[in-house]
Amino acid sequence: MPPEQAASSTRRIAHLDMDAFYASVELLRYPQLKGLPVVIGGGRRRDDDALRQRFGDALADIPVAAFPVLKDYVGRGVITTATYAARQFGVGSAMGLMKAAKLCPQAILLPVDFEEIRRYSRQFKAIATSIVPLMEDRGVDEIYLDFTDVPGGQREGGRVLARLIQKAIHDTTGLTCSVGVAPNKLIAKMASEFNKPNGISVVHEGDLQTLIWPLSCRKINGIGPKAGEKLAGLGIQTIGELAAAEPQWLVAHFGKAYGAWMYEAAHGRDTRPVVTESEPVSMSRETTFDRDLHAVKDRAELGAVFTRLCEQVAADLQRKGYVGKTIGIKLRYDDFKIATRDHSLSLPTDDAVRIRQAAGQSLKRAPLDKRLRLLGVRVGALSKRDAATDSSDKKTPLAQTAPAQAAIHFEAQTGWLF
DNA sequence: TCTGGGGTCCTAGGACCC
DNA sequence: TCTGGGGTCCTAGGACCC
Repeated sequence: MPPEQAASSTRRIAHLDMDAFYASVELLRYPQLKGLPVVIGGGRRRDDDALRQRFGDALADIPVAAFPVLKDYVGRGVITTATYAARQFGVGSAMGLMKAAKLCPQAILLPVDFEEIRRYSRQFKAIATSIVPLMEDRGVDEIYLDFTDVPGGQREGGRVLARLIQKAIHDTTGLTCSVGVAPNKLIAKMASEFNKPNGISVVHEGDLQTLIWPLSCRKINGIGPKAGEKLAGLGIQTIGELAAAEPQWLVAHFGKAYGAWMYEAAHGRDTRPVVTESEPVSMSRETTFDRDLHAVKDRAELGAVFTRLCEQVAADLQRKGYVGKTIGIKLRYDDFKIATRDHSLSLPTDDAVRIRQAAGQSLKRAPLDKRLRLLGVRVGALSKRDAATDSSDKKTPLAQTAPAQAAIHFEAQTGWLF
């Protein structure tokens, strides 16, 4: 083994994944639903608001029969999380709710309570970092932890420490998680799925052939639906088969970077560190309409939504202290095709009016003949507000800039108010 | 019965500069 | 007159992840 890998092979990296996180958080509130098929998802509607008004604070006393069920749901939306009882029926994350209703009409449907989710997310991460300080945030319900230099972090390959963290999280939140511990992030991520829910799996270097190679290539974090299909078309299903492929052949089919990475991944090699701090690259807001909108016929409605999205993303930037230089829009048409347009400003901004203006310019450059399903606004090329030269208290009035003059002129001519 | 919302990273061509 | 590289920024699209 080369010396640079001898060092990395002694690393112990954990991947911790909260079990059915969104659903489990709701079950803390509504313990009467434990063991029943429950799905979290959908939009805007809040049927349980009515429930809470009827039953006050005694949420645990609400009879099961009073909860909304999947078969009564109408509209767009997908499942965020399903309880394990619901998964028995074949429903799961990212499935359309209307499809899920066919498979499990009796499942109870609850909306996402983002505030509550974020509260529990902060809580479990705080508990984890109090035990293992080196944590990488991978979203609301997932983290990586570096056990390597933690006292006792190597005992039983990390199992002892994993159990301690699992218990600490359960004791204070009532939530369970699954943990995989391995020599690197790639394997730890796969390992955390071996024993779900509430499981711990420890994988060592020597377990590669027995535990990893029989798995589907799709289990590798970074091989998605497209690459998985392409590999299958080339006769490669398992990670072992991928590992046996010629690296040059993979490069020929998947490109230099991706092909070479695939080969390394199949051999369980990954030297990425656990990254504790990172700066955001972009912030965005988007919305899917209840019905597809037409740029001309539904102009007023579209314009109002557009303004709201700009205001929301501006508020997000201001709240978090960022300004951005690249303003863009995203459209999803009724055929699900996506178009994006963006434009870079000379000075970064967090101002809703300027964002609205730049985004409006971008929107005009996009095809608007087909019906629209989704509209989004994105601000990229972010920097910290304090570090930026543009002071946010000096907001340029809409009509002062030359592009704005041109835009107003254009709008006057066309009747468009984007 | 179609398929949410918030992100990251990569690629690739053209502009522009050295 | 033709022929070069490299580097960076901008824009559009796409794969992938949670």
